[in-house]
Amino acid sequence: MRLTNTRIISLLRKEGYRITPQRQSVLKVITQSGSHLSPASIHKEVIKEHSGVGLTTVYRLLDTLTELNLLCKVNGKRGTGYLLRRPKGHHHHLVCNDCGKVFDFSNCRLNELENHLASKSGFAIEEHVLEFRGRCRSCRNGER
Amino acid sequence: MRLTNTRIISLLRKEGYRITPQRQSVLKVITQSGSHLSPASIHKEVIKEHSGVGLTTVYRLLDTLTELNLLCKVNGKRGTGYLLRRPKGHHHHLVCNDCGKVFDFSNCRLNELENHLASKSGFAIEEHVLEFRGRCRSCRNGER
DNA sequence: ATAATAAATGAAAACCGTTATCAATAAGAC
DNA sequence: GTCTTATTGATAACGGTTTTCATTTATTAT
Repeated sequence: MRLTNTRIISLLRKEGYRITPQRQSVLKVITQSGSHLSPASIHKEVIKEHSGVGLTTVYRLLDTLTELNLLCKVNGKRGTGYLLRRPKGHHHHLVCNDCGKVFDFSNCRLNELENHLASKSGFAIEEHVLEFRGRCRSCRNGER
Repeated sequence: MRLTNTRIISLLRKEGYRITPQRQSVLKVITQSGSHLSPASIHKEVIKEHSGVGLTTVYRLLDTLTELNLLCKVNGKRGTGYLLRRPKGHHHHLVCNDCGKVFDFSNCRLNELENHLASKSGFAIEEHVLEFRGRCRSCRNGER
């Protein structure tokens, strides 16, 4: 199910969070923008319409949404953490090195490798991180 | 070939770097400790014997060694970047969540998945990051 | 509608790891 | 030893994030 602004708000409400104008502004920016949203860039957008909103407030909502599994923190090597809608459960990212666009995928098929490594090293493997990086089609076509 | 203190020093010298007492201290700590070395923890060790050495100097040598492919920066989610001896070329890490010990491996066999993702998404994939995390044998045996 | 309450806010300061500045020092070549 | 130039360490700056805390305000009960 698509994560609309409205839907997130009702989820927040259900969890007992209060719906403030600030939170609505931030949510609007998050759901309307494509991707590669840093806290700072979200804040920059937000204050265009509601100049009073503090960066702290943005951070706080981002944390909350991440805890509720509505967002996912992606640490791009270049620059800072990007944020995105998140599919539940095990998944990985394909990140554009130019624009920061992120695709998710889940069928990583690393079980065999994981077993091999575990038996060879004696580790009990608890998780893995897999991330592909490259340039998305539109960036390669110079569409920016 | 094993990266001993002496070997690193001769490599540095060959590259035109000067061998200072500070650098020797830092190198000694790096080569003698097991792994999971943050700049701060290296510095902490170094000043036990040579209290004058500055944290800046540690950072500088770490940068240099990383450039020379003698060290590798590992970004553990928990805490800060760890540093380690590094095999040349494409490789990945298996990191212990308890003690920070790191194993390297290179046969990740992700070509097929990479091709699939590339054709499906339109990305030109330039690199990937793969990291397994778990608990090494000795940590599971409570050897700490 | 009002009052009570507890959550949320924003300004400011603190924080953490890292980097830049720059005068003083010292390694290496001669 | 002298000279040159890399290296050093103290300090300040930095950027992103978090803490603090008094004030405001969304929500609930009345």
